[in-house]
Amino acid sequence: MMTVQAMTRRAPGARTEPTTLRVTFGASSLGVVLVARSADGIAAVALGDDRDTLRDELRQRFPRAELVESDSTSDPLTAEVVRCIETPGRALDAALDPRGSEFQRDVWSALREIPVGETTTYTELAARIGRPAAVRAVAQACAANPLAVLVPCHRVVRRDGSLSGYRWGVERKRELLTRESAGRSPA
DNA sequence: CCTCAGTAGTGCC
DNA sequence: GGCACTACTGAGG
Repeated sequence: MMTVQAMTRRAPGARTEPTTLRVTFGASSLGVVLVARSADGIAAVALGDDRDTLRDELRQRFPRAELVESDSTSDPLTAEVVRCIETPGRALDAALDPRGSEFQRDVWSALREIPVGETTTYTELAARIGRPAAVRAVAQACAANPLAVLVPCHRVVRRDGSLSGYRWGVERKRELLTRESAGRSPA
């Protein structure tokens, strides 16, 4: 039977919480950008090659969510997210709603402290959040980052300096890092 | 070069 | 409650 404990979850389950997400798309130099907004802020930003795939992936991530597509062409926030993607270090003045476990949110918030133009490693990041042995779990949390670019998981590399993975394509990760280390957007 | 064990959070059964 | 996943790492073959 249903108990109060059963309702109490440590994670605001991105996976199980029913919610409504307003979805818009933008075009960037890194491909199509999907922006999904909840009532509380931006819940997802994703990069991809086409809208259909991005929409499917969003549905997988939020199986219980109702997706409402709205007009993207004149949406100021979508345009602003695209500008953030194009301009290294540009700050976004908007509420974020990154849904995940406490552990994941710890990792994501640590990610936001990595300065533009710098990188860190999974090991360092694990130490930073006080869980030095959870290196692999930290990597998994990075992989679960719902907010592409806004939460700069692309600044995490392997200890040997190589790029391990990027949910939206290692090529995009490489490109983001190149731009950021150059200190400015491509001419 | 490649494989393997250690390790810890998450998702699906 | 279990079990098999990893965007990891360092050690060994």
